[in-house]
Amino acid sequence: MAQLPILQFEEKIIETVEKNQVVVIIGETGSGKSTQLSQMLHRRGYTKSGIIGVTQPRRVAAVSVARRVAEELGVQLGEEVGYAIRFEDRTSERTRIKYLTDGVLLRESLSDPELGQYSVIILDEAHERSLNTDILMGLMKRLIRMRSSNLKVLITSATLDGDKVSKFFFDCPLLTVPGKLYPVEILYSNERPKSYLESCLKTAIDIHTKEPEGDVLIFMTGQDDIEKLVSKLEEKVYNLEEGSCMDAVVLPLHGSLPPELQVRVFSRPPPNCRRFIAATNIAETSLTVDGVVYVIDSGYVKQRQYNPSTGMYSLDVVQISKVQANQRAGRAGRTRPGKCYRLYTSMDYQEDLLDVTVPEIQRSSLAGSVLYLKSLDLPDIDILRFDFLDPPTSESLEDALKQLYLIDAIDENGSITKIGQTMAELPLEPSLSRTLIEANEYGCISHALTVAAMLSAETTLLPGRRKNADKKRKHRPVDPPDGSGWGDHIQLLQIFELWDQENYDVNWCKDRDLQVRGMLFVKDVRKQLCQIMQKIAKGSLDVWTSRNQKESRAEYWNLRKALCVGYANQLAERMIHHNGYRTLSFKPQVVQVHPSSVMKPDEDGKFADYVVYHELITTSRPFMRNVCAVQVEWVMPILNKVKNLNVNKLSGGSADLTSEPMEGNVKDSLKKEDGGTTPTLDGHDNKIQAARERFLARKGKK
DNA sequence: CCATTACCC
Repeated sequence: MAQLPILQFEEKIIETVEKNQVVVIIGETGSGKSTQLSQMLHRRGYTKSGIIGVTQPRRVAAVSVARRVAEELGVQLGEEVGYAIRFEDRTSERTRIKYLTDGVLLRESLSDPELGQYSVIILDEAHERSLNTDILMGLMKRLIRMRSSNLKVLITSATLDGDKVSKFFFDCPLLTVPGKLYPVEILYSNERPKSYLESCLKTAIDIHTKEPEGDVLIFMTGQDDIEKLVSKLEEKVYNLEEGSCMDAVVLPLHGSLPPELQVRVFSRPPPNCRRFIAATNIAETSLTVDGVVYVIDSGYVKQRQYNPSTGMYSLDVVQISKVQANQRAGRAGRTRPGKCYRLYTSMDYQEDLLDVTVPEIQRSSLAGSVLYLKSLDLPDIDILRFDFLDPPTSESLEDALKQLYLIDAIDENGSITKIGQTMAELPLEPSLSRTLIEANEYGCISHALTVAAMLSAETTLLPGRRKNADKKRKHRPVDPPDGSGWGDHIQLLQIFELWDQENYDVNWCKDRDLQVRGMLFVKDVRKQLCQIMQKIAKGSLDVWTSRNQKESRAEYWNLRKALCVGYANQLAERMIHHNGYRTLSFKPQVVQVHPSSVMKPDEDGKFADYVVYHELITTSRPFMRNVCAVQVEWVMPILNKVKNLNVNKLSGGSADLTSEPMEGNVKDSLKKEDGGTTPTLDGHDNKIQAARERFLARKGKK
């Protein structure tokens, strides 16, 4: 085996680690940092006083790297070298090197904030800036200041943000380890193409007709574009003059592709045949395709972002960062020198692209993270001042606090409640963990567990409505249940109950077009939730199915009531004359029920007056995804709570904050909400009044 | 009229 570049730096690395508590390592692709750093430190005795923990943002990476290291050390996986990912702990008493996902390490620090068993923690792939890694960086900074034993922290990062990370960790030393990549020639476009799809197509054909053999990896933004490109490229290649160039196959590669189609990219093509792989950013880090010599980089990626002022997610096509562009280019140089065609100009690269991807922490709802931090047994933790590498906006933190307050996770002073403490133990979004706790009081915990587990698997469950799906299939899939008119949550519940009755037969899923992967995941989540809830459960946790309609109606009633409490900040009221809804949050939004919803209109063609929604997302328009009808009388107490909310108090803002700039922000955001055309706080009074009147009017009609 | 991807002892 050729020597990994990092091994030449062993002395330097060890020496630096010995002298410093934190070290940033810039390890370029192929440097071997993920497998070698831990072994080096192990060789030098760092496993005598504790474990070396190496975090990874992805499960597969944690498993495969652990496997490799075990092999290199000649030990059984799970003995001296092990891994821990959700649902799977392959470590033992003897484990000295432990690979784990960043999320698992966060969970561990919930029960032991000092992470006492570790002598070294390596945060690998920190440049990816996953939400969990960012929180871990903040916690590590606290730990190295506070923990009495000498914990060593290593952070691996990318060239472009190494300085920033080093600065964050008290100007700690920064080591650069070169990678082992073949040179990749970068070719820029002369201008930015009007249609990047056409430009991809043209570049692909150019490569095919002019360049020597080697596979082509094309980075696109999503499934739709990929499918278009695949069919157009197939057609073009087919129309090329016979014998003018080698054969070609075109393969799509994206996350919603069933696994059996995904693995096609790992099998070698027949000789004298070029492969084109049209992929999303899944091929950037998660999957490595061998044989790639040419990369076509559209320069774009689809990204999910959260807007804390509206509570809305959106899915936007955005420019990639320089780090991402380099990562994409690197995919061409794994087996021999390659070429990367960037469909943008070098000026775009230099001046337009951000150095690093906007960290997830600045693009997500922070309710879960804030609850997590509040639940840690750390004194003097001030959420608004928590030391993040890139702090989220105060607006985003305040949004999280408001949400947590409305679901009783924190009290009016911003302190975590007993309910909040229990919620933090559950690996769920706060709205769902709150629902579980409430359902436990109403005696419908079993149903709530199922709903929470189903919603955790989200998108991977039901089939997207594909255009030609019906033509290709011999039999139409069996219709899934309809949620008894209450909406998507109840439908999800019914689907799982039916599957349970079929003894979790995977063919049952296939017949109904339910993704097997997703359903098995739901089963695992449910099991894990059961284990956690066991201590406090007031009823049976087993899946069971009601025997008759009357019985299920009563159960659904309680479940919906629990959902209403859990989703207190995700309520919407139907508008009078049509089926649009207005959200009942701080800034009301006009939204539609997502077309994929199973919610049924009544005889008058109207949807339920009040619904809770799992998520707001703007795609072509703002939609509520996964809705459940709720009763108006459950909504009223929540609106009262909204009315009396004081953000200033929640954020711990009191007299001592008045001189701080933070205070200005708090006041500003309140002012914005209070004033203008949508006077929210007063508006809620009106809303309550209006809702009452309508409720009474309807009741009278019946 | 609709989705990228990854993740939680």
